[in-house]
Amino acid sequence: MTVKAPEATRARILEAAFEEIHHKGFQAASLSAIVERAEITKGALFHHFKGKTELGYAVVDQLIHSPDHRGWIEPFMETDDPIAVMTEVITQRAQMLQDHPEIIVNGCPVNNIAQEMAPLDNGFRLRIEKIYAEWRTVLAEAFRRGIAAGKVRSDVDPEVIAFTLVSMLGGGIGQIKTAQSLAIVDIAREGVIAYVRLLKP
Amino acid sequence: MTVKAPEATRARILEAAFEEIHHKGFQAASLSAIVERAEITKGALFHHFKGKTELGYAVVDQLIHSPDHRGWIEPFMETDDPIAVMTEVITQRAQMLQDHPEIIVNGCPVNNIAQEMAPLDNGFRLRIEKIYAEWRTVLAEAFRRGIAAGKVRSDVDPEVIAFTLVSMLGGGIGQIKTAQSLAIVDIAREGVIAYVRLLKP
DNA sequence: TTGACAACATACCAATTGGTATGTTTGGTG
DNA sequence: CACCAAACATACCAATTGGTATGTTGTCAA
Repeated sequence: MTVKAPEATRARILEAAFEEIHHKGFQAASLSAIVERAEITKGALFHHFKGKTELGYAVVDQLIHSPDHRGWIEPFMETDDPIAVMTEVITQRAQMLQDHPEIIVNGCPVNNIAQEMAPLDNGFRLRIEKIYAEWRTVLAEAFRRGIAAGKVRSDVDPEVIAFTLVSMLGGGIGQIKTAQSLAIVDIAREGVIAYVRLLKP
Repeated sequence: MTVKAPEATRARILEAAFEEIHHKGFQAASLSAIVERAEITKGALFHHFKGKTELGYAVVDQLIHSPDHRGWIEPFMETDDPIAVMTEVITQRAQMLQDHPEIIVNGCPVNNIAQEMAPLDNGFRLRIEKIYAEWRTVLAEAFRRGIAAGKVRSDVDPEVIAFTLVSMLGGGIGQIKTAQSLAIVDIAREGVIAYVRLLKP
C-alpha cells in the first residue's frame, strides 16, 4: 500500500471485517486478523474507525445494501402476487445454495450478527432491527396488495405473515447451518413454498 | 466450599457455565467469570472438565434434558392432534414471555449456541443437530398421526411441516430478541397459530 | 516549491484469555 | 488410625486481545 486511497482502503477494511465477522462472529473476530486480511496495518484501521464497535456498526450498516439482502426485498416492492414471487425467489436461492455452500456452513450474515449482538449492544440491536423492520414492512405491503388483488386469502393478517416468513427464513438458515446437508435445503424450500401455497384464496 | 461434593460442584459449574454462555455466547464466555459465578476456583473447574470446549459440550448435552426444551417436545409425543397441541403450547409460551422477559432479551439457549458454534466446531454441531433432529422427528410423527386421524390435511408432508415449525419458532425468537417488544410476541404467536390453522383439513 | 494535514505504518501497552503446575484438604478404605 | 486418591485451591504462564503513542509518507492547496 504505497498509494493513498482512503475510500478504497476503508472499503477493504469493511470487506475484511465483514468476512472475519461472518466466519467467527463479532466478538471472536480479531482486529489483528482483519488487519492481516485487508493487508493494511492497525494504524490505518484506527484512522478510519474509532474502535472495534464502530467498525462492527459500519459493517452492519452496509449489510442492508448488500445485493444478497436486497434480493430478498426488492422483488416484493411492486408486486401484487407475493406468493408467486416468494416461490420464485426461494427456488432461486435454494439453487444458489447448491453452488455456493459457503452460506450453508456460515449462515446468513444478518441473522448471525443479530443472534449474537442484539442482546449485548443496543447499537447493534437498533441497526439490525432496522433491517428486519424494512424487510417485514415490504413483505407486509406486498401481501396487502395481494389481498386487494384477490391473489391472497383475505382472512390473514399481512403483518403476521410477514413476520412469519422472516422467521421461517431466518430459522431455516439456522437449521441448514446446523444440519449441513443439501437434502435439508430441499425440505426448507418446500416448507416455504407449501406455506405460501396455503395462503392462496 | 469446605464440603466436598463432586456431583453438586459439577452441577454448579454447569449451571454457571450455562448462564454465562447464555448471556455472552460461548466464545465470549470467560472461564474466570464462570468460576466466579459458581463460587469455586479454576482448580475445581479443570478437575471436572478437560477444558473450555469440553465444558461447552457438557452444557449443550444437558440442554436437551432441560424442562424448558422438553416442554416443546413431550406434549407432541402421544397426541394425534398436533394442531391443537401446538396452539396450546405456543399460547402458554407466549404468556410465559410476558412474565419472564429474560428469554426475550437473551433468546433461546439452544438456538443461540447453534447459530454461534455450529459452523465453528463439529462437536458442537453434532450435539445441536441431535437436539433439532429429535425435535423434528417428534413433530413429524405427531403430524403423521394427525393425518391418519383425519385431523390434519393429508396433502402435506409431515417432515416438511416439522422443519418449517422449528424454523418458525427459532427464527421467531431471533426476531423477538432483536425487536425486544412485547407486541411482537403476540404477532409471533398469531403467526404460528395461523400456520397450523391452515393445516386443518 | 513548500508547508500542512490526511493517510498510513511501527512499536508498544495493560488487561484478559485459556490453561497448567503445584500445592492443600477431605472423605472413605484397609 | 493411617493413608491415599479424589476434590479442591493458589499462583502462575505464554499468547492474544483492543487500543494507543509516535512516528513516516504521500498529496494537494497556496
